[in-house]
Amino acid sequence: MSSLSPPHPLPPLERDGRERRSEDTRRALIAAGLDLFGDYGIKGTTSRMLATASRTNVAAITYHFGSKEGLYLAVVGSIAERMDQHLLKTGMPDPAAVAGASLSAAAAVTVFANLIDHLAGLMVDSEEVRIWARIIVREQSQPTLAFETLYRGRMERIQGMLASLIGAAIGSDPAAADTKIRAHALIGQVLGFATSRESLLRALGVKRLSPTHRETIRRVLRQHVEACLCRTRPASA
Amino acid sequence: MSSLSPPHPLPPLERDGRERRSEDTRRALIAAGLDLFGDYGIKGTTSRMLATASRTNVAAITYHFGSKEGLYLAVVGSIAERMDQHLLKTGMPDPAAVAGASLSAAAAVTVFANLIDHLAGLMVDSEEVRIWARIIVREQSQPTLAFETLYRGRMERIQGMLASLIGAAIGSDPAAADTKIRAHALIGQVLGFATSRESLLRALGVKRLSPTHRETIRRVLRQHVEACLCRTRPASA
DNA sequence: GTCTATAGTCGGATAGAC
DNA sequence: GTCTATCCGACTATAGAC
Repeated sequence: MSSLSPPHPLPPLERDGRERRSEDTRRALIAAGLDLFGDYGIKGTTSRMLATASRTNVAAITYHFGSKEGLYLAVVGSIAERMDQHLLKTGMPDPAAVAGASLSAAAAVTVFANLIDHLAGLMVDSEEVRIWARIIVREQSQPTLAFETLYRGRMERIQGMLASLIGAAIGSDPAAADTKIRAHALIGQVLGFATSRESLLRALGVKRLSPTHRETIRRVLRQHVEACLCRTRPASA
Repeated sequence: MSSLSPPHPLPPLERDGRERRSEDTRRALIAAGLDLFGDYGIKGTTSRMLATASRTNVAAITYHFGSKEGLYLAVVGSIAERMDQHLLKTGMPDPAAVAGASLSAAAAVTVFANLIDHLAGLMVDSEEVRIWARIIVREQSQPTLAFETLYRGRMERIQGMLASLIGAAIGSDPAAADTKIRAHALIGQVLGFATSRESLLRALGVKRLSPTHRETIRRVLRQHVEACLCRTRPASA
């Protein structure tokens, strides 16, 4: 017997099978948590609901995540991971890079508009993002430990990036409160389509947004962003 | 004994005392509900929490409102009443009136900006409105029966009013989806300061907004509204 | 109209068989 | 690792004294 082999290696197939099954259970619980925590909140979601939706059982929650709260944190963690993947796809560079590279105002506006358009696309097109939105909205008005996970390096980075671009676009200090507030207002326009969805649907008199509606939303947001960044001083018509 | 007198009139003082006390209990429960339902949701708020916060008792909820859900509906009803009072104070005329009176574009922008400023003031200055916001945000992402109360004649009226003003400002049809979406985007900017408050506070690195921050918010929103309404076509810097 | 005591239900977590 | 059966605590709603 080679000394390099572990003393009691499990048969690979059986071990893989077990690990695979365990991982499947974890995934199923997290997927159920994404749906249910968003709809009903932490307390409103019962272990039994999670067990049924995930086609597992109540004991699995404690076994894999320690508690229902542990599962919630894992759910938020999975959102954070997916956010990171989406952020990579935007090709969003480091805020510091933008601050360093002296971007022209026009270029900054273009980058900003593209970024907003990308976020708007996610917000109105992606069912996945809409599911997160409910959890994030809850964390905004009643932050738990999980807010830190969502904010640090993610929302923080978007906010910093937008502030840098606004700085370049209108010649303001990216670190100034004024600039940060501008970034917040502009991103608020986008988020409104996730957070106030029900109002929008009622105003439009529809049950769901059509592709045309979605295109209009993106076009309007782009126009608004460009208008706000190219015209920083109030002026009458 | 006059035949006009009821057979067994209660002594006025005692009757007033009872009615007063009953009304006080109802008020106290509704006030507790405003705070607690916003923070913890319907299910997350327990009868015991409501009884303790209102300095009444669990039985009073069932007695006065039929059930915890009944109290929730009463809480939303009280929000609706207060919204109406605030709407009156904005001096907001009927949307139809604006649609009828052919307002000049410049005048429409001014009225719109004042309206947004008024709403922004409520959103950032009024503790009361911030408490509503949490309940309304919940209703947006998970509407209950109560959403109807909030929407009909209230949010609906604001949305309609904004759409009419946008119509006058940029010469579009107030009933068109494009116009409604513009209204939604612009109001979203304002609402973002209520719904994404935690992000804003973190970005600014403060625990609460200073008076200067609030002034900045209102100034930025006014500038953005004016920019968006005076410049409907995208243009490079 | 108020409030204490309690009935009946359902919650999260666990023990122990498989 | 999974899952059934079960514990115990907390919940809502109610009954009945005041």
